[in-house]
Amino acid sequence: MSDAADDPGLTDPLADVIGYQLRRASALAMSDLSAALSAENISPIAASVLLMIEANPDQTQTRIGAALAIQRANMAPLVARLEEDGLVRRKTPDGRSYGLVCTARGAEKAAAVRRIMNELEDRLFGDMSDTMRRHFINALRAVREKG
Amino acid sequence: MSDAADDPGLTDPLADVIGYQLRRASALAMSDLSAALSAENISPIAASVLLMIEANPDQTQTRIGAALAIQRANMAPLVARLEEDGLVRRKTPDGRSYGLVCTARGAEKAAAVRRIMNELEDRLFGDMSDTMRRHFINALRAVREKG
DNA sequence: TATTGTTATACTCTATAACTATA
DNA sequence: TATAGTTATAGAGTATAACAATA
Repeated sequence: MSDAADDPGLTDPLADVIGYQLRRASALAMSDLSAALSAENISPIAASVLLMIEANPDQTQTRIGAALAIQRANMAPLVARLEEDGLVRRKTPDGRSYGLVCTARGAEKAAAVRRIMNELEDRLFGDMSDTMRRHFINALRAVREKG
Repeated sequence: MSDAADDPGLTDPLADVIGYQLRRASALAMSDLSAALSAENISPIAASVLLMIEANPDQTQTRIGAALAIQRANMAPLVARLEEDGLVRRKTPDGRSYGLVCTARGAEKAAAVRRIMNELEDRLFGDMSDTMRRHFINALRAVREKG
């Protein structure tokens, strides 16, 4: 029997359930990231879209969204907001699709986002060895192939 | 530059961001668990509450919730539903708090939940070595102490 | 006919505030 | 006054269906 992390007086039946620990760790990391990014007035998800557009200019928003597991329908307001904020521009190579590109302001914002993300990564995972970090990432990515 | 897992034609700026990979893996594991538990007509969160009550009888729902990072306000409908379904009973040691206990049916349901969780754990993480599994769990739990 | 983007909508999970009743 | 439980509510994030415009 293991103690519950949050309450040593209780038994924790989920202490060794990886899926559960994954959820708790992810929720906490996201909450921290959300708080840190609020200084830049951008959400974690919008930030991931911005970084993906910057790394892959002139792609459709459907394709950018697919790479992030975000549905077309949910990309519409995300991209509209990024454009409103002057971070992203929509080029129109044909009449039914866009080619998304980062503006200069978007690139600055992306740099700020990366800085914040790196600080958080250091704080949360900085004490892991490089090999452990590599194993960790590989294990996480492997999960997605088994879903 | 790394490829995006979901689209080899794109560059993935988040490939080595542990927090992001954590979120994606967690979302997928939760989605799979939710689908598997639907056969038992219970959600992943309700299932975690049931297991925690079974392992810690006669505790208040506030305390059970705190161990799972679920707010008092959100515990109310969860516990009400578990009671409706005959899985949990509320004893009343005093007039303002409950002592939650698992019913016989609740214990059967908990066993079914454990079986389903174990199957999923095996499928998603079964190929990890025991030592890697231990490192993995420790790393995930460590995140919660750094939030 | 298939695809891109959009709108509308609903559902879940989460967060806060305010209320009650009891201690 | 402090605490347990409840209710109402609001905000994300996510899911599906249906539609218009275009290829």
